[in-house]
Amino acid sequence: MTPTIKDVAQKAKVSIATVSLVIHNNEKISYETRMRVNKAIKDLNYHPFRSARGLASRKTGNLAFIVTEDHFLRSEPFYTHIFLGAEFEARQNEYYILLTIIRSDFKQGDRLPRCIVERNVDGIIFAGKVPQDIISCLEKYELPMAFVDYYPPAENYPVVLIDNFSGGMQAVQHLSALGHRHIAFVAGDIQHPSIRDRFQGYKVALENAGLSYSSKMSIIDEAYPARENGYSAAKRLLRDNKNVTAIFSCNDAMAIGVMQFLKESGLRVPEDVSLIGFDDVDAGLSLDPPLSTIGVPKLELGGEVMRLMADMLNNKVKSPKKVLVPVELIKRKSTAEVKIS
Amino acid sequence: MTPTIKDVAQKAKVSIATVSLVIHNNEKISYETRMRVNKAIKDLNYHPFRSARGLASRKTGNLAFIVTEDHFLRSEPFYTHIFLGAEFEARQNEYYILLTIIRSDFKQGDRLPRCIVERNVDGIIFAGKVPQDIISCLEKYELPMAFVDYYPPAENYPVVLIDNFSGGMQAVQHLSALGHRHIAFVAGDIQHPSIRDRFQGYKVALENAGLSYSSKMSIIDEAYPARENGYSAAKRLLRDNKNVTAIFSCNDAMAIGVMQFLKESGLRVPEDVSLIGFDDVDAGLSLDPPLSTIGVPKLELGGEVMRLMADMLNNKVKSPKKVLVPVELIKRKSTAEVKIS
DNA sequence: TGTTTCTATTAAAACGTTTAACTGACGGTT
DNA sequence: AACCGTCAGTTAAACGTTTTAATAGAAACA
Repeated sequence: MTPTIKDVAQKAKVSIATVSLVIHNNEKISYETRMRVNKAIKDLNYHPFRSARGLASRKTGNLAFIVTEDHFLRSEPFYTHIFLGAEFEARQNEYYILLTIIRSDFKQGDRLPRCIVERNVDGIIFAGKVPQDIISCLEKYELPMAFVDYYPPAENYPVVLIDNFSGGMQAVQHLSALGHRHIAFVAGDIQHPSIRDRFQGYKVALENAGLSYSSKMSIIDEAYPARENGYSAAKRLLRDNKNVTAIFSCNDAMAIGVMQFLKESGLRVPEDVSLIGFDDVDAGLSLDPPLSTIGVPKLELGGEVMRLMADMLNNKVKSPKKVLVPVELIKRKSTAEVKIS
Repeated sequence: MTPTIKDVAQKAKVSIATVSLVIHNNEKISYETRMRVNKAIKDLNYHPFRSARGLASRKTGNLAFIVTEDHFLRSEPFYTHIFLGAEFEARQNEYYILLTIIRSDFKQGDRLPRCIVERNVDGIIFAGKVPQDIISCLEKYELPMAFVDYYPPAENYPVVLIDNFSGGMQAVQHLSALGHRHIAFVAGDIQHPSIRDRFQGYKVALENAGLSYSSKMSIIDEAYPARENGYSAAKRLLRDNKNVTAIFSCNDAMAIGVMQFLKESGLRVPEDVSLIGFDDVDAGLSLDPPLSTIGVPKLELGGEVMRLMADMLNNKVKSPKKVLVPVELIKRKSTAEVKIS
């Protein structure tokens, strides 16, 4: 049988309470006993039994990472990276993360994630846009909560967000610096806060560059920002705007669809049309030409939210922090100087 | 406070043992009491406390999913998909999966994953090639083990493997059916069982097609099968073999590098050289031209290994099953009829 | 020397389940 | 009428920790 705290106590000739105190670095234990106990722990290769700990202390050492299935599957590489970033950081903090995928149409009364109702987590991380109903339902459990890449309206929790506004500006600045004066914007689900901010950045940068914003140059009513919708958005855009020389796509997934349509229409990238995305997903690199984009440090996002969570769990709370993670322009081959015509 | 089994017992006017028996569907409980208890459970919105269960029953409801960091990060989309497949199936079986990333140079004596030493899992799934040392170390914990996409030599555990041999054959059959007679093979780490099997399939299919195998046409000594090594492998291959008209790459990652080199050398795909990969990763789709490949049902692989694990945990063990998951040829645009020269 | 204060350690209760052994009631067999 | 089995449920111990309150012993003080 694997050894228990009792075995350690016996071997070190102390009570089990002392062993427990040593494990928790209680400073009241004398140096000698501490050493004796530590030696016994090592000799026996003792490790406390997680379940027993959980029962006694009500701490499980687990965290829930909640994301909707369409976010996770549709834009998978993106949220997967955030998950991994959190997972790596969690390891440093001695936590395990329970990946919990929910439906994006969650409604009050639906069954809640099992790990939460069974009180098998110490806190909850929400990644991406998540239905308000589940947030309300979970608030009752009084667990620490943190958000990444989404922030519910009118709540007060720690949050890690991408600097989408700045990213949108950088993309447009890059294009206008290349001499483009007819810069279009392509997006889906403009309700989404991230995309709205990118759009804002687009508009402000346009203005800064002395270019006028025209709603005809913005396709913002596609269902969601995925490849196929990029294709159809580009189709609509170019039907009505023959003079477009540059397109800023709200993310790489749509940009891939845009590029596909451009090629099929006989337009060369970047010679005829410059194209820039947002997110820097792997696939952009294998495109021909490789996609210029706004790089988002996804692992970093996950790590940062995990750190915020750890702070809460260690009661270093202060007031809930908001972190804005910077993004960077990545110039590849899909953007170039405008053609003089 | 959240209700406990005691509250339920009180409300239903039975002992806590009866409540527990009802929860576990013990057939000794009469219909009437069962109903009464179930009503109380529902009314109170009672859920058993996972940690307490774990302590009493020694079942945690968790599983470890072990993968090396380089597998997971390098060929990330691949093992991530397997992980997700397992995760989805785990949900059906009421398990949570603890993702556990280890170093690929794990040696006896290194610190073992925390979730295992703290006995916080009921079983272990190994994904991809994993150091023998960690297998040996973990055997001592007497947990059920299963493997996916790798099988340790001389062991006897349930396992789910890709039908790599058949995949290799299919790739080459496809190319030879298109009239190619100079078909090269490109790989890294030929020690790896999966790659070795693909290589075998290549050789056998060559023979079946009446083509002779030449070691000059196989680059099998790259360090690992990643994009950059595909690039260098293609460079070496084409330096020594001007007559190659088709290349079978051991996976898509390398194929991407191969394609990049071909283009840079002024060779057109598929007009001058046909190219086929293996795995069907997302990036292959966005290539220009889209990559023909051998499709591997990654989610399915994960789901299948999870099912094997569930069978073991429910003591439906029988003898350890081996499952071979079939693959399918996906024809896209990177392969075409050989040019008559 | 006796009293107080302080420190290192311990005893014991508590956490919420599971489960083996037990009980009491009832019906059927001798 | 005594016995036996079966059924439906209960009693109570056990699981391995944490944590609070208690305690013994040493040191400090008068």
